[in-house]
Amino acid sequence: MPELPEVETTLRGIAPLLVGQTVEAAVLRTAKLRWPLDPQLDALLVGKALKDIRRRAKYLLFNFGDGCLLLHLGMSGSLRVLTRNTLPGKHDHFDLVFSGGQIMRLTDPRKFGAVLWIADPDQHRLLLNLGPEPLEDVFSGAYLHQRSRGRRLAVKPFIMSQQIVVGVGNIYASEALFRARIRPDRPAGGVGLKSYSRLAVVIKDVLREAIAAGGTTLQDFQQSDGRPGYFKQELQVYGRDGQACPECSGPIRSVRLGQRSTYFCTHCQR
DNA sequence: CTCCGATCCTGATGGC
DNA sequence: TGCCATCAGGATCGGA
Repeated sequence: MPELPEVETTLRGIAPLLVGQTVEAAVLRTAKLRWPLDPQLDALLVGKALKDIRRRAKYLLFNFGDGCLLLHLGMSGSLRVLTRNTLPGKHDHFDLVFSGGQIMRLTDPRKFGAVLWIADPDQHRLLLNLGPEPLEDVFSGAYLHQRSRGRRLAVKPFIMSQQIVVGVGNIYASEALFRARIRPDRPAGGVGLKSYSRLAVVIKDVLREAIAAGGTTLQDFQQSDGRPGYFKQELQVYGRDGQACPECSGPIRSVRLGQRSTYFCTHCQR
């Protein structure tokens, strides 16, 4: 689920409520998500003040000064800030209880999320070898063109690779390729500079627009206040197999690419 | 290196 | 109504 816009939306929702607060307790209700949760998290975090929260790729990093709590929402995760005495549900795996009375609660039905204490974010294996942030200037058509030379991998899984560029998941990859009029199954190494220049621009556009809408909710995602993300209404091809292309009215097709469902217009995208 | 498929887990959906 | 197969926003890992 959560791609860059959903993680960014979550960050913007929780940061103003939590930064500066002190942790009173960490509550673990699940032994393992993507990886086992450290049973010592509570002892590790209690009494520490949250200095800031930042996002890198689809990770949230809660900075406590002497280390970071790294959180990933996986496919179905979401974070909410609640008041105390809100009873946890079946899929509520982790709480951070803060001195101001707030509870930050991780919900994740599919348990693909991650909660990890990392002493040094700059050295951590999950954060090394990540590509650039798509909304920063170093991410450009020239960059995509250069990184793709000689690669036969299809362009959609290419832009979904976190080593190439972070934050672009299955929904926004289909949407961006539609806007850039590039067929998702073209070998990445065969796409030219002009096409990549269009692609870089529309990746930025679609991510910015989705952030402004609070992300996309298909099923599980919710903003930190419980509202859904509203970008689903703006999706032009994702999930629209058989429907009319908004540009040419031809049918939108669905194919599987790298084991992920992929949507595109055979007429508009070449 | 590069690429593909299997894998972790639970729930929703659709066919029979 | 039940049962079974398939699919779902991610990303790591192993092997070809």
